Amino acid sequence: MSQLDEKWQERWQKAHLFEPKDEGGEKFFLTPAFPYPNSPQHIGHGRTYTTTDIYARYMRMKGKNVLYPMAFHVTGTPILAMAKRIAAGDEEIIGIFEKIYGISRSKMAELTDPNALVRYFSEEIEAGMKKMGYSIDWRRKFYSYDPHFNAFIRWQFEKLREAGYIKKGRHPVPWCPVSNAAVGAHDTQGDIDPQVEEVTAILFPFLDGYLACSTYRPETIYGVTNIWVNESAAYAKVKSGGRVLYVAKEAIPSLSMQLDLQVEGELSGREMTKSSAANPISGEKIPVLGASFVNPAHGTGVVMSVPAHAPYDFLALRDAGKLGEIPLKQVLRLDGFGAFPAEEICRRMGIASQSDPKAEEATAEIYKKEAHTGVMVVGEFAGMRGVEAKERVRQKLLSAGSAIPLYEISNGPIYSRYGGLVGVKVVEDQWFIDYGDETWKQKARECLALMKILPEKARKEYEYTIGWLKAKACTRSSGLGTRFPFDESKMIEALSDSTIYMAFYTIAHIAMKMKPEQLTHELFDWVFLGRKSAGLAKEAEEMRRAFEYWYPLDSRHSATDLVHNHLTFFIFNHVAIFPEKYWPRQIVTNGFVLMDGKKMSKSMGNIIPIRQAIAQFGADTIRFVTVSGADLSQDSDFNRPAAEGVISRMEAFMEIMERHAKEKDGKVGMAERWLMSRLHKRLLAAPALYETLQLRELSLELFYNTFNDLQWYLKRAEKPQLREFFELWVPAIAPFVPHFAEEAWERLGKKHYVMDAPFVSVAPFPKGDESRVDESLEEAEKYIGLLIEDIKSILRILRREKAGKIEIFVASAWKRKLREIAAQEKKFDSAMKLAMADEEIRAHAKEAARVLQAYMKSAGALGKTPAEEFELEALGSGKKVLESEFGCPVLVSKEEGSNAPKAAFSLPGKPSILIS
RNA sequence: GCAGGGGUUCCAGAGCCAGGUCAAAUGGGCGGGACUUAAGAUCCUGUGGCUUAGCGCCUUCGGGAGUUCAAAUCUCCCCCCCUGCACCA
Repeated sequence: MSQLDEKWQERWQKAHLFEPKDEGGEKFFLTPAFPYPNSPQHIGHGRTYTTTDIYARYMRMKGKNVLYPMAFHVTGTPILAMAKRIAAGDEEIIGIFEKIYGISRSKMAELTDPNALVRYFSEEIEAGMKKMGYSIDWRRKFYSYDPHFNAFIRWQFEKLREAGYIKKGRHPVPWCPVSNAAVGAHDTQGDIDPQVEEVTAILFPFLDGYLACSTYRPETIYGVTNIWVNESAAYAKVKSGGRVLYVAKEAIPSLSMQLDLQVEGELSGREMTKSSAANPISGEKIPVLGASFVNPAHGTGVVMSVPAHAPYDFLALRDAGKLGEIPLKQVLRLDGFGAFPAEEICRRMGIASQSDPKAEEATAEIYKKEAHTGVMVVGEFAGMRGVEAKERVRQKLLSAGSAIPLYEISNGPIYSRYGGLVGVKVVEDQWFIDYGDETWKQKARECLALMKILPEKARKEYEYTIGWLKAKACTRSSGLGTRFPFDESKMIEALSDSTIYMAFYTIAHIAMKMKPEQLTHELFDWVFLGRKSAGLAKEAEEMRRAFEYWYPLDSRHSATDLVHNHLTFFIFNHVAIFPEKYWPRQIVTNGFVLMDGKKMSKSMGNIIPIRQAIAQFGADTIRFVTVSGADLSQDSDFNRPAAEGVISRMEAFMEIMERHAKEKDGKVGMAERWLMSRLHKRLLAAPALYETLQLRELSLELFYNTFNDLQWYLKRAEKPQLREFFELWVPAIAPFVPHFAEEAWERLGKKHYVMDAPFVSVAPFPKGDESRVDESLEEAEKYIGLLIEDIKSILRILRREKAGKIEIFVASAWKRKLREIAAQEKKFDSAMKLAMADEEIRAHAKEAARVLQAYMKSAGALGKTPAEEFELEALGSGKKVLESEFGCPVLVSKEEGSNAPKAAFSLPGKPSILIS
């Protein structure tokens, strides 16, 4: 297998088969999402690239000048984080590299340098792609941190700024206080993605300042009966923005990421309870009480108490023995509950105290119900649903200065790889790309409407995403990539520098040979926008021509997970920068690859590195299995039996070809005509399937079902001759299994029936010929097939191996008439009436009633009635097959005139059988 | 919660848009048989139940209700699963 793969890969390379000229004929430009080289690739990565490759190869065979380029995305922090982890001797990652990918420890020692790491893994990935036989033009390779590419991205941002889409503001980000940097999932212990959530800190007048109570449910301010503090914790008096606040001491580190705080004094939780506070809405005086459930490190460490609706508050109140003393106050009405849902649920669940773990469950249930089905019964928002009131109350408190917005990590506590507890920092000087801009959105929608989306059902996802996209933070304080042109201390983050790089491919092979400083904004203005200015580099004209030739992008490919970000940004940025004639034409998204039905994951260790898989099964097998296992949008499954099934069929195809396709075909008989009819039908259907990437359907048609046809044909043909068949079939399947196809193409030698080409990879795609499709022949063959089934099942029931003689009776004319009536009338009564009007049928009234009854069951499904001549003809030609199949004489006669009782069982299309 | 995608016979997975030929393709697994010294591969065959010289009956396509001569397919309600809701590549 691998020898064969290499043989053809070398020859393709030597012939520069996949390096198109920047001119000539109809072009087709397609790109998959470029890989991120911080690990080797596994079998799952291969699906998108294989899908793209099959498309590229098909288009090439359709005579298009195809460009399929590749580059590497290294932007952002994951590569840096990976190098650091290796340097730090992180056993988890080292173990994965060693066990799954077979990278030696000495090799890993070199990968502590990010550049070395990029080089190593990108070479690894490139080698893998070559071994998969991808028809990539590697001359255009670049890395997203190359200075040439940087120049291009800086130009892009200049254009975005000119269009008014770049903005500056403040932004909350997950932050590690130890490394003093923003953190993403790859920076946290356990790779947890920190979720930032907005909360509200309501300020309750207290002593000389305010108690800051952070809450998710500001709307319950109307039901506050008291304030909770943790009596065993330390509290602090702090000054912030000219105001005095009281918060837990432990909360200060995380709060100071967001607020400017000066500590002015300290007091114990117990001291706090000696004073009372006031409700900022009503001015009502409320006590400050102690509760053990209050976590001083969480939020502000001060909690407002709404015992009617919050189970913890109710339980703490009960634990404090204050139930009777402090009356509960209802805020929301909830179906199925009385005035105080928290109380009810605590009693119903039998929760003992605030330290009972069931309290958490009760809280989750009540919160969820109240938020969505609860209706406010107090205050100015009475009658409003919980969720809506929440937002309104929050805004009201914020604008009145009675609350401050805070952020927290909702899925915490999360620790960074450097040991810090991840908090939320509000970053000033954050730059954004404003995807919330309405006129921009409108243009994006226009582009989407013009594009083909495969599978089409994904279109709604794009529409939805365009709808909800808001300003996106586009800079980071660290990472690889391109410096932000309007603040050189910042880096452009990874989803923002990968939106129009497809345009760079069109000139990359020229640009990468130039000096980076030659790649000026003026040059790009000319190349991409046609705005000419003086003194451009001498390559400018060639670049302009290349871009104008290849753009727009004909097809963009990725897995489905990029729809909500990258692919939508891709649309936005194209419409922002390029004129309409260069807007992308199509986006194709595919599902993932499962391993034995399960998601691949590092922790399960069920990842097959792509190069290992190729070594084991061969490139064609991996290609075939990953794309043919499921519809485009569904996850496909990779498993050994499927892979082996493909291998054995390929071998069988090759063997049959070697045996029966040596010479030009001789006299063509029924069997050959039948086989070619089947093949041409499939060839006729193939183009539409290839164009819409229905690879599963194609693989079924051109591979599995065709294989079954061949089996039948071999059984049927007296002297098999398959020369024409293989000359047509090999190129048809070539996009899927190019190495196999090249080998077969070569072994076929000089072609007799199709146009020859040095490589099947660039041979014309075989045309289906309608005149070769013979439906009646196929019908006849099917008829014989069914008959064989029937005879076999009768033999089985008789427990007989062999028949002495088989007699077949073809149904009489009156039954055919009856069947026609049944098919037309569809209702028993009227059909019967009509039938009885026919003399011939009436002569068999009793039997006619029985037969009609049977037909009525599937009245509309009857289709056209086979003619008697058809059946006799089919039987005439099929008789030989039947005789050889069963090794006995076969007699064919008509039901009419026969006195065999069995004969009466015959139906049109379903002759009766008598075995003796 | 919002948005999208799903729930099919032992498993995977078609079919559903355009209702009937659907007990439901195809592959896998499993049972039986052929071949073989044997295993593997390959081939034949079975794989909801009951029947039976096939052409037959009953029950089934997440649950329920409806439309229709006819529903896996159309309509309505409900249940369950997956993905996304960003600043992360």
